[in-house]
Amino acid sequence: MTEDTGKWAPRGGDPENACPIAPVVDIVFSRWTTPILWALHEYGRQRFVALERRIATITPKVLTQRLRQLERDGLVVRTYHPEVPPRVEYEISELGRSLAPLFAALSEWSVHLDEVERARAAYDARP
Amino acid sequence: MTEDTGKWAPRGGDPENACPIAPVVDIVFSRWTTPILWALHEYGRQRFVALERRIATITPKVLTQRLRQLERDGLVVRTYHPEVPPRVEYEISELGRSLAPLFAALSEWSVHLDEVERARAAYDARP
DNA sequence: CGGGATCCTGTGCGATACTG
DNA sequence: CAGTATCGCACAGGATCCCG
Repeated sequence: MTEDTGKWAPRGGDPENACPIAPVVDIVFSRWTTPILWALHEYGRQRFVALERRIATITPKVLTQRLRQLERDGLVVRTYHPEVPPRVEYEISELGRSLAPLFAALSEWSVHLDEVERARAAYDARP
Repeated sequence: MTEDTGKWAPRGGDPENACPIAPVVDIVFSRWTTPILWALHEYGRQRFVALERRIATITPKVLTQRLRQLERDGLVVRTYHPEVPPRVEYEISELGRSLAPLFAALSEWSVHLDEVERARAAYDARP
């Protein structure tokens, strides 16, 4: 919204109905990107295998795919060291760091997770 | 981070590596939920068909699925009016409204969308 | 070590048809 | 009107093998 309540968001003068935050969601919250960015933020620059071990349930192929996407979007920086054995390091870019307040808002909302749990229990326990 | 910069988030005393905001992402940013919540927030309580027309590209089946999920998670309230023809209305719950600051943070980040665009262009234009 | 190439499977979603 | 039921496919992602 532009000026009324000050809450939620500026409604872009969008064509018809499309929610204006959808593009951001597509970029930042596509599958696996959250744990990857989190790991890079939490533990700093690190190698491919390190990331792979931290996330643990991700396969190398998918990790590569997502890292490529994040690199293309400018959220992650890839550094290739032409050595033997080869070494590749990933780190969060400046743009990626700008997501910090957003992730903070996310983690603040997790205080509501138990409310979600109770809502689910209530929903499941009915005719 | 636990206390150094104060940015981003409190690391829940998680088992090992799992990023603490992943559960929130799963609940709030699963497919279609963003436009649905947006439409409900922006235009208030409304009927199924109204939602269907606003989102336009969603099919009734998927809209039903996602609304059920949002209802189960307590983010949306469904009201059934036993009339002929039947009438069903959906609205954002109190819990759903608590997402407002989060969505605000999202929309604020969209100022960086052009940086993403440029990063992509730069990435695509290389050997 | 850091992937690319290939094959295979689960399932999200669209399309269509039917009901209270 | 507000869904449910059924079929079918495309595609994300797992498993495996291989290479610089």
